[in-house]
Parts: sequence; structure tokens; C-alpha cells
Amino acid sequence: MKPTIKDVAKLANVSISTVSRVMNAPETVVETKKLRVLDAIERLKYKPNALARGLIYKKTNTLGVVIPDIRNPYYADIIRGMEDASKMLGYNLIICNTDRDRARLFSYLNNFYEKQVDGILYTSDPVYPDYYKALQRLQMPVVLVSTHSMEYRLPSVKINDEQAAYDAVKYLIDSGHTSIGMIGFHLSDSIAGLPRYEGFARALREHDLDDSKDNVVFVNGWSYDTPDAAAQLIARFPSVTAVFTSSDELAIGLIAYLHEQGIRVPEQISVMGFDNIRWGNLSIPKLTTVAQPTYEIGFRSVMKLNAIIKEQDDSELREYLPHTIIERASAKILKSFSSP
Amino acid sequence: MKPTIKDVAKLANVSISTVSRVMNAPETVVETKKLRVLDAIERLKYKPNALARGLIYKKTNTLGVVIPDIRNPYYADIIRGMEDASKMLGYNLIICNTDRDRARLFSYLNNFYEKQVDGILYTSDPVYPDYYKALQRLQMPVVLVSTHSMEYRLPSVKINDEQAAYDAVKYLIDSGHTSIGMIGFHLSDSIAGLPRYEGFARALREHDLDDSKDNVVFVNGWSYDTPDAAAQLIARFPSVTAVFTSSDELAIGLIAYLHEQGIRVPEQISVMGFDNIRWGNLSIPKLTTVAQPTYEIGFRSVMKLNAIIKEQDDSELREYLPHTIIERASAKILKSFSSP
DNA sequence: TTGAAAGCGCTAACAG
DNA sequence: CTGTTAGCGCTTTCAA
Repeated sequence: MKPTIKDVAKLANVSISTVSRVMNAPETVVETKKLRVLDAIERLKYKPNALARGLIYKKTNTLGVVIPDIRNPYYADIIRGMEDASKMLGYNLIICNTDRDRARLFSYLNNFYEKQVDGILYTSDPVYPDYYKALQRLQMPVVLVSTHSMEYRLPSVKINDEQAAYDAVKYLIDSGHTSIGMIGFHLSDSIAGLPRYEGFARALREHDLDDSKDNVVFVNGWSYDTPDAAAQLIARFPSVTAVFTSSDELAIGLIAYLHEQGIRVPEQISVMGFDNIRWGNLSIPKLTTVAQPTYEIGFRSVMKLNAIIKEQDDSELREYLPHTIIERASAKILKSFSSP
Repeated sequence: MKPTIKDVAKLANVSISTVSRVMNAPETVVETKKLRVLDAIERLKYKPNALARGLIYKKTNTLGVVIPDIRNPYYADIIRGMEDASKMLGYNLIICNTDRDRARLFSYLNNFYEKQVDGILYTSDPVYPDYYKALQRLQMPVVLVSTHSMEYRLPSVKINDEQAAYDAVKYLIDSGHTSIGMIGFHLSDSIAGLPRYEGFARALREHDLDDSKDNVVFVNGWSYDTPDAAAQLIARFPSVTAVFTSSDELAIGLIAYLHEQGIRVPEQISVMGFDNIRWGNLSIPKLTTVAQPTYEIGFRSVMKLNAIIKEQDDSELREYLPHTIIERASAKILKSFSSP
């Protein structure tokens, strides 16, 4: 049996209140007794029961995190950022991977409620109406991470996906490309799908290039059907010299496909990724991509959630962190940039 | 304020015990009351407080997981396996990433204790004496995942690293290679370092090949200094035709380095990885590697921990799951295999 | 400065 | 079948 506060009290020959005091307000207890208690704690290796504490304080210093796909390395750094911020603020993280399963998500959310977590970090997937309702029912502080919602009043932290896609494509255009294709996520995905496509289309439009949807292939979700998509794109748009993809995974898959087809990257086709996952740096050629500040997104989202929990109402509801273009070797520069 | 069992009791006009009963032994309460209670629960959106329950039952249905490096994709599938098994058995996972920081590890272990988790899954790093002492002090069920300990009596589930490395190198030998090098982790790493080197050396020795340490470069930890290591290996062992690496990350880094040097894989040098992470399938060329059953390791470790918690003392202390060689394109076959 | 006692939300005897 | 009561481990009045 684990030692309890009673055991400590008995051993130190004081009341349990005194033991409690040396833990929570040591200055209010006289030196001699404090020493006795400390000694007893040490000898019994006593550690307070967080359940009992949580019952009283009505908080657990625990945050619940739902991740849609833990295998996606994109989340690894988000989690690290969350961890570091949590450590700093004294929280623990319960991380749950839903594998994009609705039932699992709901079950985990319920669990968070029952376990009395202090707040929830909801990662990456669009907030569908029934998800919102579930979140709403819980009546718990939530922050959306790498996703947001325009319909609902939910705090969020992410990058500006439309602008990031725009900048990526503009980089390609500034490099001299005029035949630019895209492999993206389906438009029904309001986070990684639609906005990135819109940024792509806007960049083309603003530079008087062909922005017809024929130059775009949408893939369904995050599966590994890049080869098909790539084949389709090349077939429909044989003159393409640069492809913007909505994720590094798609980009790496595309490069692998092109390699198999004997098409050289970037000599024949340039590839621009999105996310800047670690592996982009080990691909052949190294991936040019737009970097999300993943670690910071994770970090900031915990800070924000903490502010909400502590009711230090923080500035903006929807926060957008800056992205950057990472120039590596998968995109070819046909002409030097026009000007800043 | 969240509704409590009292609120439900009041609304349903019964005692709290009756409410408790409809939740834990519904058959013992008469239909009419049961309906009233269920209705009240629904209307108040009541969910039991897991802290209060945990206090009484002395269990929380929660498992603590420590991961040394969440960015390593190797752990992603382990976690998925753990998740699925946990879901099945009714556990929740608290996942903590230590980034290989001693202090963090200890802090998290303490946290697990205070939060009263039912058991701990300790992942991948060797069990150093002070780690063992910390684990010991906690007096909690533990299973070691992807690591084990010969010094201490600690249950574990992993593959047989020595044999897996042996098989990998034997595959290279059977393919006709006679000049085989290795990039591995330092021998002080008793899991991913020493045993894999030993398997490598045994395979060479048994086939009368040169197993001098000159053909091996050890890297320090999991950092990305593969290029240096690769350069060193080639310099010391210019006639090498095949390299066995102790992880896919090292293998992919090696391939990237060789590509930069204009050395073709597998035509000039064959590369054999270890782990079978997802990205090996997207590298150029696709990575030949030895697959760890990561998902199963995660799954099994939860099953084992559960058995220990429930005191269904399960068979073996140290479990070894089977590995397999995944033949892809990064290792060249110089001659067909001698025989099965 | 300290101890006794109430209570956090829930379960589990124990009567009735 | 159901309500009353004690108690899980801890914090926090309230007196002393």
C-alpha cells in the first residue's frame, strides 16, 4: 500500500493538518515539527495523491490533447512544443491519437471530461458541426491547434494557410515557372485543402497564369496514393515544370514517383512541399518547402489555453503564426528573382 | 459547475446510492427509478468524476508512457499499438516525451505516481542503474518496451536485436557481398548499439569475412551526424560494397550523403536499414531493411502490463517478437542466394 | 501554531 | 430494492 498523509502524520507524531501544511504553507509550521514531518516524508517516500488533491482543488494540472494521426511527423514537433510549455506551466499532457476515427474522438473527449483535465488541445482536423457540439457540451476550455473555425467562436493558433500557399507558389513564379501544377487535399478539407488551393490559385491569377482546375489533382485525405495523383497530373498537364503540393509527404511521394518514371527533379520538374517535416532534409533532392513553425504552434497553443483557463483573457481569438519558405534543392530557379 | 451525482439524485428524486447503482449495477434497481435516473443523467449531461472513483477503486485505468524521442517515427507505430490495446482493455495513456533528459524522466515518473497511474510503459532507452532505482522506488508495475534489462528482473517486450542484425548482414552476405561495413550506435548503448554490432560481427565471422572494427563507424546517439560517419567509413574502407546501419534514419542519411558524392545506391554501394519506418518506402531507392513489429510491440506491451496489473502472472519475463527482412531496392543482389 | 471536523464526488457495506 | 452512513486522501475552516 502506498503511504498516505496519515502514515506520515503518525510517524511524525503530528496531525494530518500539520503534514498538509508543511506541504502547502511550510512557513506556518514551527521548525522542529516541520523537520520531523519532512523526515517522515522522506523515510516513507511519501508523495501526495493527485486524485485526492484534484477532487478538492477542482483542477488536475492536466491537459488533454487529441491528435488525428500520430504517424504524421508534423505532429511530433507540435507535441514537443506543447510539452515544453506544459512543463513550464506545470501541466501534464494526456495525448490521444484518434486515427481520424469519429467514435474514438468522442470517446477521448468524454474521457478528458471524466478525468477532469483542465483544458483540451484539439489538433488539426476541421471542426465539423457535430465535433463542435461535442466540444460545446463539455463546457471546457479548448484551443484549436493547426486548425481554426470561422463559424464558431473557438480560440485557435495556426499559420495562415492561404498566404503560405500563395507565397510558395509566388516563389515558383518568381523563379521563372509559368506552368505550375498542384497536388492538394480535397477542398472539403477546410484547413489543409481549400485555403492552400486558394492561395495557389490567387498567386497564379495575380500573375496572369493559367489557374484552371485542370492543373490540380486532389487527393482524398492523407493516404499514400500519391503515385496515382502524380500520374494523373502529368497526364493532364504534360508541360508542367513545377508542382506545389499541400504537404511534404505528398511532395516526397511525388519525387519518388517522378524518379521511378525517369523524370528528374528539379531539372525537369520542380517540387515545392508544405510543412517542413524533418525528412524533407534527407530526401533526394532535399526538399524546398514552406515551413510551419510547428514547435511554436504547439508551445503557443498551451500558453493560450493556460491563459483561458486562468481567465487572463488573452488578446486575439484566432492567432496566426508566421511561415517561411525553406529554399533547398527540389525547386529549380529558371531566372533570378525580379526584385523584393 | 459540473453536475455531480447529488444533482442527478435530486432531479430524479432518489438517493445518490441509487444513482450510483444504475451506473454500476443497473439490474439491482427497479425499472421506473432507473428510467428516471437515466433521464436525469441525460438532461444534466452528467458524467462521473474519475478522480472520485479513482480514490475509491485505487485504480485509474490510466497507463503512463515515457518516450525518449517523439520525433523518431519509430515510436509512432509503437504508440498506435499501445493505443489500440489500451482502448480494448479500457485504459487511457498519458504519453510523456523525455527528449532523453534525465531530469524530465524522473519528473514524469513522479507524476505518474502522484496521478496514480496503474502502470508504466518505459520505452527504448537502456535501464541505467539510477533509472532502475527510480522505477524501483515507485513500486509500480512496469514493462520495458523495445528495451530490456539483463541485470534486473524487469518484464520487457522487444525484438532480438542481435539476431535481427545477424539476419540483415547474412542477407547481404547471401547476396554476394564480401566487403561489408556498418554505421551503428555506440557500444555503450546496450539496446541499439552493442547487440546490433554483435550480430553484425557474428555474421561476418561465421562466413569467414573480415570483422575488424575498422569497418564500423559508431555514431553518438541519434543525432544527424550521418554525413561525417559516412565519410569516415568510406575513407577507412574504400572497397566497401554494402553498409548495414543500425537505423533507417542512419540509412536514409547515408543514402543522401552517397547521392551527394555521386555514389550510386545500390549499384555501387548497397544499404541495409533497421526498423522499417514508414519513410523507407519513399526513399530513393526504396530502403531494404529489417522490420521490427513496432505496432505489435506496443500492443503486446500493454497486454503484458495489464496481465501484471491484474496479477495474471504471464509466462515469460522477457519477450522477443519476430523481426523480418524487407527486401526493397537499396541492397543489390550480386548473386542469387545459395539456398534457403 | 495546531488539531478536530467537514467536505470534495463517489462507492460499498448495512440496515430496513 | 433503497436509503443512510462511513470512508477513499487530501485541504481548509474554525476553535483552541
